[in-house]
Amino acid sequence: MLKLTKKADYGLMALKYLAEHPETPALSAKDVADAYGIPAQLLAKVLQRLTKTGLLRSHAGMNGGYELARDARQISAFEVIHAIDGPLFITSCTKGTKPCELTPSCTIKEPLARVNETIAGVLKSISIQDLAEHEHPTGRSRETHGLVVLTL
Amino acid sequence: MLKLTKKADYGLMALKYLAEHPETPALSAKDVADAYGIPAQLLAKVLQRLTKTGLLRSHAGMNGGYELARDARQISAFEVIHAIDGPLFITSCTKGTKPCELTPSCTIKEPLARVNETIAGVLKSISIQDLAEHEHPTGRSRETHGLVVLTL
DNA sequence: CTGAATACGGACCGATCCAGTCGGATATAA
DNA sequence: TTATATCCGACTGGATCGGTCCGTATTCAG
Ligand code: FES
Ligand code: FES
Repeated sequence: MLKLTKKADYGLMALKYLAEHPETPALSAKDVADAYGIPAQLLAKVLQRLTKTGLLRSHAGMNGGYELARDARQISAFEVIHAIDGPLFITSCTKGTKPCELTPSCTIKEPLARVNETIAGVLKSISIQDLAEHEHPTGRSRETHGLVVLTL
Repeated sequence: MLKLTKKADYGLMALKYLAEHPETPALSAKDVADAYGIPAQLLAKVLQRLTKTGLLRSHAGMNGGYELARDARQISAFEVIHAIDGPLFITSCTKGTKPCELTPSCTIKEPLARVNETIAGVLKSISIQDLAEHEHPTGRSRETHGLVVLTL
């Protein structure tokens, strides 16, 4: 398991698509949806949420659509996922309503929180630009490296 | 989200508990369940699964129970999670039955797979022993380090 | 031998969550 | 005015998850 939501996946795809078309003033939800063959209405809601969190700028009306609010380099995958799927926690405790009663007895939460932090760090180190660049897996250029240190 | 199952959480807790009591020949599911205040029957099934995957040895009958099949140092958190929650994938595509139809168009799968690999690496680098050691968060000894390199 | 304790395994249920849809309101350019 | 958009809430069907129940097999103690 440990998988992220399809909506988040769609969101990442859409942002990547927008990053690949910087010249166009705005792309509608339908445009992106058709490009990838994903449900238009669903993607629309995803993009709306991204707009509300400030990652996108929207423009209604004809020839309207969405555009990146910042440079693709300045938007991390973490932000996108967080905006759509909400706070990211590997621990099953912090679930919806209940803050998990066995928090005192559960001694595993703390080390797992470190893992969680690490994952978040990895996601933060990946920008939309990174996703767009690796469209062509030709080079396999090992030039850009992300380094993550996990300290238990 | 991106949270692991409560069962996996229970499994980790139980294994940690077993690692902390190496002298006892075997601990029953009920013992561990009572120690943490988690449903006994549920934990039982978790432990059964861990037994079937070879992480635990079981012994029925009176004074029976479970014991670690290997040294706590040789059991990684990844194995436990994988045994309980199944294969670990961050991509929402590889879900149950369908292998996701938009695999060709989705250009995001590949970079995300790297992230997935990184997470798996982190989890693999954590042993049950590590969890048990950090019972007392006194030292905050930065002696044991896990190093993970993410190569996009 | 008998019984208690334990591991096993399947079936089952209620709650929650998720993907996707529908319908309507609003904004904007042609 | 009309077509094209974003917006927003409500709804549904299905899957998953946490948890329970019950029946069986195994082992040990007395
Ligand atoms: S299960 Fe809730 S604190 Fe670990
Ligand atoms: S959503 Fe299925 S391949 Fe990315």
